Amino acid sequence: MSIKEPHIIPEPAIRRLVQMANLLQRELAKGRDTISSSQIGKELGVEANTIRKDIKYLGGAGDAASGYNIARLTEKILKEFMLEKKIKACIVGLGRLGEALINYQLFKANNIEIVAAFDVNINKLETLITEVPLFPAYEMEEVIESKGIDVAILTVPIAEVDKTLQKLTKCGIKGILNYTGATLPHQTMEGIHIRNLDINCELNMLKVLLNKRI
Amino acid sequence: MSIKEPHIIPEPAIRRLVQMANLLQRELAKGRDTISSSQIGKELGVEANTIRKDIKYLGGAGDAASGYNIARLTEKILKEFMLEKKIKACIVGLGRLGEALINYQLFKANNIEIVAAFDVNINKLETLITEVPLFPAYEMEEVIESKGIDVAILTVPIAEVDKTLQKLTKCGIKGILNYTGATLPHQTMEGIHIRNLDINCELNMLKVLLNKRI
DNA sequence: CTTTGTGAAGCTCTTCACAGCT
DNA sequence: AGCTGTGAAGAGCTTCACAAAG
Repeated sequence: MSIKEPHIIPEPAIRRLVQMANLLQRELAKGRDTISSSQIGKELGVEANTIRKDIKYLGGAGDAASGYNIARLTEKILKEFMLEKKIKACIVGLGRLGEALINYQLFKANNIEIVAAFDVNINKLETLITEVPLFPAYEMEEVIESKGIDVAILTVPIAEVDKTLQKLTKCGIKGILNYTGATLPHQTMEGIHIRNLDINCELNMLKVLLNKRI
Repeated sequence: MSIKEPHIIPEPAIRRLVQMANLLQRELAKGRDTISSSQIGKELGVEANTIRKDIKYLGGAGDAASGYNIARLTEKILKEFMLEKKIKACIVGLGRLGEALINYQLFKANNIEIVAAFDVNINKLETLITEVPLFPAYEMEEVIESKGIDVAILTVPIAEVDKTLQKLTKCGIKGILNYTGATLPHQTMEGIHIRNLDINCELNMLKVLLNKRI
């Protein structure tokens, strides 16, 4: 309603909207064309109220009769967050996880292109079968700069995290998806955004829930 | 101070404490023996205040002179959340991610034992090299029940999620670590706890942060 | 009657500010 | 000085309750 909406969307809302976009695209693929906030809520495990508020942050897109038009709502979310913009990513560390991620199919569908991967072990670089260009770790800064890579997916052993992080902060990377067990701050002093994705932490959270029988 | 503390620890605090336990164990391995709330906070990317409140939920364990004794604090966290208790897990779906996770080293360190893995593709079961016993998907319910498996790590294709979930709810599983792109509610009607770990969602969150230049 | 949209209330977690200890 | 511990204040997000529309 104001002259210029300030676009301050709470982070939990952003997360749900991103998840929503994925859900909607799947529903769209099934041939469906409208959906209600309560149905979205059920799928995402949150209340319909919350879903409506989330969508309201985008200005609202619903119809009091039939709910939300899936195509239109999807479009609105993708545009708001520029999710269709392609970003270049690299994988740093080709252990089991790195190997698995290097050919992970769903990246493409989310407009993420893996344009390089790095490891200290030269053997790994020679034996790994992939279409992604592989480089020794010491070329990391140079390659990231020359290719204009936006995001690094960190899959090095936990002992290498600090050292790798220092290298990454010096070559213009803008974001890090931290897959190592180390918990890092959400933002470095250099303004690099970090997201932590810790399998063991999640498994331990599960453990706590099971043990406490909440 | 009360006669019986109710052990209501906020979930964000639990998560940080679990992360803290991991951090402390690494610091302990380096030979260090005390640490302050501000140092923990710096590592975990939160304020010292928050760390102290988190630890206070366990009754407090600090010394006004030297901070926290690492061994003692670690012990306290592990005991509070019963993190040393072993749990049995299985991997459902042996795509790239499942393959990578099946031999993932850090599970052992967190007292998680992978005792089975399942896939619909019989070829996969024959060609995959691992010490984990492999089973065809149709034996899933039977094996989970007979082995007393607590947790399932879901790595099936997104299209198979609903069907797999239905099977899992019928064999006494207590928790699910959802690695598929689908966002599931945190708890099923049957009381199964679910944690979502969505790579693409996190990458998209990164994207949003980069695009908005927050 | 079901749907969205929305101010207000409520709740949960974080931050502040400072007392108390070494 | 630097540390922990902690009530009080504050911020942020969710839920409520209901108006408005088809």
